[in-house]
Amino acid sequence: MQLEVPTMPQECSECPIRHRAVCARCEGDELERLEEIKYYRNFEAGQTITWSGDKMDFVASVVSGIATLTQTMEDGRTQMVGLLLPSDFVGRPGRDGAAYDVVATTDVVMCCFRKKPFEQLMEQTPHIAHRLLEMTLDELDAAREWMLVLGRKTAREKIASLLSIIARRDAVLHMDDTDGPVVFDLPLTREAMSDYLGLTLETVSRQISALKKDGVIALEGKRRITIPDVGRLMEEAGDDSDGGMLA
Amino acid sequence: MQLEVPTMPQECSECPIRHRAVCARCEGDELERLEEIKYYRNFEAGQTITWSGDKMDFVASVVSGIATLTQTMEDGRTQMVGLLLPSDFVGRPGRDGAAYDVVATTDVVMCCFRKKPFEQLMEQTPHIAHRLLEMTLDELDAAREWMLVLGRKTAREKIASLLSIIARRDAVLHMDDTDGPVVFDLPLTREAMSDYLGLTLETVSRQISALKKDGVIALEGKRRITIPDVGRLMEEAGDDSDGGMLA
DNA sequence: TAATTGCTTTGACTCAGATCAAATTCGAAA
DNA sequence: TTTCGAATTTGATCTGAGTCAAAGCAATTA
Repeated sequence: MQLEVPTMPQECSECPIRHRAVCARCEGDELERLEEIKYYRNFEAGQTITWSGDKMDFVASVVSGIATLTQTMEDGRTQMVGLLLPSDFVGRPGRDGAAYDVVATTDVVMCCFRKKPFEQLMEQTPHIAHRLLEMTLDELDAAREWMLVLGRKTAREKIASLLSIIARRDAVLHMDDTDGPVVFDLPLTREAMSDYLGLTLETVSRQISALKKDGVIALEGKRRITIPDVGRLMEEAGDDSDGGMLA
Repeated sequence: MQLEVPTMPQECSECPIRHRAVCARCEGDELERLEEIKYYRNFEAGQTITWSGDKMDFVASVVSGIATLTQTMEDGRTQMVGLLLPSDFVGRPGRDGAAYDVVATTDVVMCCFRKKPFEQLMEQTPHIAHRLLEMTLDELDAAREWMLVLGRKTAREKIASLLSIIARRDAVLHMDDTDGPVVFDLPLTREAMSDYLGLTLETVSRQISALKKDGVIALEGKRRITIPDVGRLMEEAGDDSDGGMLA
């Protein structure tokens, strides 16, 4: 493990997620009040951020890195129910317990707010509540799309769906809307993918090999993925090739 | 089809979902303004309320009856992604197109608001936005629980999960918290259940027969279900028997 | 350089749930 | 009361993904 002091933004105005996170709609005054109560926390890859059922006295935005939300059954079966990328929000105002395990997949920097002051601020500044509603509705849509993946898609379609979602979110983050081949690093292990897709890791591995053999994707090493033709990938995912994007 | 004029509430104060719907937090003034813009609509069992992709110029609360949210793939596979019971909210403020097919499963009465005035009202009255956020967060939790069901549970566990969810929601509605046997009418056909659970209707039928043979449930006719021991059912669902209920 | 460790791939076999097909049940309409 | 049709049940067979087991690979440590 390398010792390193991560460069964290100190000023909200410099913050890389400024325009996408809960604070996106806040202006001068509101932003200052948020700035007063915020603090940063670092988590190492593999570290658990909160345990399901534990008391959680803060809410937070992911500033950088990737974390996962996971549900676990008594006998140990697990299902990932959320993938948290930069700008995503963690925690539920108005509830004390965490409902899921939150685990850092890579090193993660979070912008945290103690829950009480944040809740108070929410009452007073409609912009935060409004943005949070919007983000929650987006997450609900994403969850419902995922329900279709889990309930009705084949293993191959599941893998293709996951890859196209990651590719899409990655493209948004990098403002990268060329039509050419897309290249990105898979932020998840095979096991994490299987957890996301309701598969075993062996099936994930087999299907990735199959997609590679069929030329739908190409690999450099285990993690770096090239998608020569995004349309083709989306066909494999069983989606409308238009991506169903609204507004 | 029987001709019948359903008795609809006219006054919000008389409304059966008054204390659970989006309007739950509204008081005198706000309620009056909502009352001004509301109108009721009836839908017959089987009728489609909105088609995915169509323009949707209203939002609404389910007053009575049951409706479903469904996603469909190009080749016809379908997955239900939401079950709308009385007090649930339909539609998304800030978006024009409907994202899913909404279908009335039974006869349904909806309390509708044209989208524009509703959005304006939302800007002005924090209580509506706040309640909507709360409801959306609840739905997100429900969706995530459903992801676990879809991704990791066996057919038998899926059926048991669905039955216990319906039983639970039914109990809340009837303020019925005795510990004795629970009896209710299944509001869904076998096909709708299979759609909800990511199964075929044959598998649904077989698993229901199996649960019946094992004494976990009892049937009168095809639809009326008796659950002699709710704890037992929840064990079969693979859930913590405490139901994991939080505040 | 070898050993350790964590991730990934591949192979052989099994099984839960899908598929295809044929009854059976039951309520509503004639 | 008979008939009709939709919903449901049941049976026989098939198959996609799971399970169990064994290598392979790349990075880190000894």
